[in-house]
Amino acid sequence: MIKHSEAKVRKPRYVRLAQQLAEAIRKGTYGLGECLPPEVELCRIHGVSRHTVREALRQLDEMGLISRRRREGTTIRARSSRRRYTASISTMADLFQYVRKPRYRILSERLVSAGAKTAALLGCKRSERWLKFEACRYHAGVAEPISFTEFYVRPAYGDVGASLRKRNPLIYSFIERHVDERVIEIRQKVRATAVPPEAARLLRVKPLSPGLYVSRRFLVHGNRVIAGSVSIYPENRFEISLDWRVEWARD
Amino acid sequence: MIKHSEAKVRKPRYVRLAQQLAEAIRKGTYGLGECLPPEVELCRIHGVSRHTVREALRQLDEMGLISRRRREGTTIRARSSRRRYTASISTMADLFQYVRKPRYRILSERLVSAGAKTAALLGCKRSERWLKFEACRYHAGVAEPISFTEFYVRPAYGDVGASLRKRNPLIYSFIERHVDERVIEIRQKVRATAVPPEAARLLRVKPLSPGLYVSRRFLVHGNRVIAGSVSIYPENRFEISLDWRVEWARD
DNA sequence: AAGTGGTCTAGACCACCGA
DNA sequence: CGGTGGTCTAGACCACTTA
Repeated sequence: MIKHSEAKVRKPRYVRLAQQLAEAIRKGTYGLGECLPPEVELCRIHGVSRHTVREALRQLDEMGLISRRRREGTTIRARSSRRRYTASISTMADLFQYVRKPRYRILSERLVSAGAKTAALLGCKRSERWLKFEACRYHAGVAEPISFTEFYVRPAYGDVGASLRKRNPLIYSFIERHVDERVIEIRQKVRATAVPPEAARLLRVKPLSPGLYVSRRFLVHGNRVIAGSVSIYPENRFEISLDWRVEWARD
Repeated sequence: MIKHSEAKVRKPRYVRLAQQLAEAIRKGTYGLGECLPPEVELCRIHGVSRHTVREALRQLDEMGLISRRRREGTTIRARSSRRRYTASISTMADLFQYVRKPRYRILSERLVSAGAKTAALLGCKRSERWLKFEACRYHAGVAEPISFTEFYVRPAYGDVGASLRKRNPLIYSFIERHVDERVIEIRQKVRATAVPPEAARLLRVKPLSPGLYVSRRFLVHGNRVIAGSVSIYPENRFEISLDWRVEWARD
């Protein structure tokens, strides 16, 4: 069996120290709730400078294994940790990732009653009434739309109509405005699709050519859906980019 | 040095320095993609030791404002760090969202030198050497593959070969194994694509039919790419699902 | 060869707080 | 007061990568 090839890579002293300490904690050498030796003592024990010890402790801290307080010492908080990855976005605009002043063109606005597909999208019952918008999004100065979107919102939130009709508005501007108080979750699905003929005409691509299908549900407290959308993005006009960063979670 | 002992509520020097730098970045004094001055230069400018500078930079790094690389310098990656929505996954398997015992079939394994496309995918220079795998993924009992994947890994991590060849392995099992110490970030891009003829044959779909194109980079500490992949998912075989939850600001 | 961030040492004083 | 972690200085060498 092939051996690991990391023998040649010598890890920094503080990393090795952190691993040693984590292992000791895992094995119970230092028990939950107890304290690690003081930093200066760890220096003496392991024969390193305090900076190195603190760097190692910082790693354990980030992993959630220990917590440190002046005077009180370094307390064991958990015996092991595992990683999870987190992706963050800072604004709704990031979620939709529109660069360079996108423009909207609202194509239609009407009250509809949900059919099977819409009900599935919104997680509602059939024949429920929703306000439906159809829109295309553009980059300024580019004739071809970036996307075609069907947007549904509960009639109770129908003030969206007013905000949508104003000066090339962001379709989600009303959600942006309500987001701090209302929308607590967005559920998004992405899959490949063949662009339907009607959308293809608007998007100026060949019918059934490749496209991105993105559906979103906007939920408020209590898992109530207040809005939902389906967007179609043709090939080469849009890309979803996501950075996952590691985050430590205690067991 | 009996310097700054006047005010009692005074924040640590490195915190103030971090705030100064964050403000400068926000205002555009240092633009996106540009570099901050070298650490020693920052020491001179602000009249502090390198340790203090590094502590400040570490804060900016944690906020996601900068990234640092030997020789290359400290580059600005974002202008502000407000995060509102977060999507979490707990394991790599969640990222790849494979339900019900997926199976792998490795089609090829060879050492390649990066061409333009591969270099772009991996963020490396052309003609760098990488270990390349081609594979298809299946649901048990289903003849049609879920996806076709090209997977690249640095030869130094080549023990992946052994783990891949074993009993229908998860292609990323080696990353799972190394994850605790190594992979701290995954950058993912998703877009629509027409399935290329070769992939189409393997996937048993018509050439140029709609597909999902997903590229991923796996980064370790220091923003080094240790692996990357491109996967093609035909229509109706796969869906990426993401839940964004609001995260209350902790300013 | 030069210059970057990464690591590490040795030592200092400070802020906090229970004994 | 003593002893903890928190902050900071001054300086050193290393690893890496582009020119």
